[in-house]
Amino acid sequence: MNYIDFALCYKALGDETRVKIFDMLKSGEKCACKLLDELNCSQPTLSYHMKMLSDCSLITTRKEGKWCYYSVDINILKELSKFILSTSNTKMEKCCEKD
Amino acid sequence: MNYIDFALCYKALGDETRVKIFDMLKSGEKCACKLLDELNCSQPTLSYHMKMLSDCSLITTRKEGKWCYYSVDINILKELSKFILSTSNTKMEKCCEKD
DNA sequence: TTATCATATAGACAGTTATCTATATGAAGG
DNA sequence: CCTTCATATAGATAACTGTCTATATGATAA
Repeated sequence: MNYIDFALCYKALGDETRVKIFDMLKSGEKCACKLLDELNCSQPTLSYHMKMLSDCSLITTRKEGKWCYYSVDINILKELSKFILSTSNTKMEKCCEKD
Repeated sequence: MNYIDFALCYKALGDETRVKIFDMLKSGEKCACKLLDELNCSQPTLSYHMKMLSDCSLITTRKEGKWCYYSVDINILKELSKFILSTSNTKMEKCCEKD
């Protein structure tokens, strides 16, 4: 994953509705209609948010008949968490220092 | 931290330039002018991004004379990481299940 | 085949974001 | 006090986002 990938994932989590959806999915796979029950938004709006979360691979979709089941991808979560906590290798020369 | 706080932090990280800045700061405190050297943006644009990262408490600012030094707040990072990896307590009734 | 149900897509639109240039602020040095 | 330097703010603007209603798609049931 590069900076663009990370930014896409964080952007996907950077919305109150989606972070709520994400939190719900962490406890296990959920049907779209169940998510809709818990959120104050229309069905197309939920669909839009699920697309954002899917496009960056944060969640996976399983279709069964006319239902959609969503779940979080644990591997991506580990990468995100690792990125947040890891120490960067970025080396920089000092500048505008007084000492 | 509630959903809104988390969403603000992730939104702050949801931009390629800012995720890059964040990565640079992980290796230690940096001066604004050094960050500017490494990025392809104007000084006011950097200032804008630093404000976004500060407003959600992801980074802290230390002023010394006319220079600004930025660094990441490790406590917030731990919270973000914990949120990503933790299992939600959200309990939901099953719905539209076939079995 | 037709109706129904779950989900996705299209189109519209107000609000937000990322960027720039120009300018202000505030510290340090002469 | 005036100049210079680092950073912040203001204002403009094009692009993007989140939301809605209306409609399409695609699966299941009658």
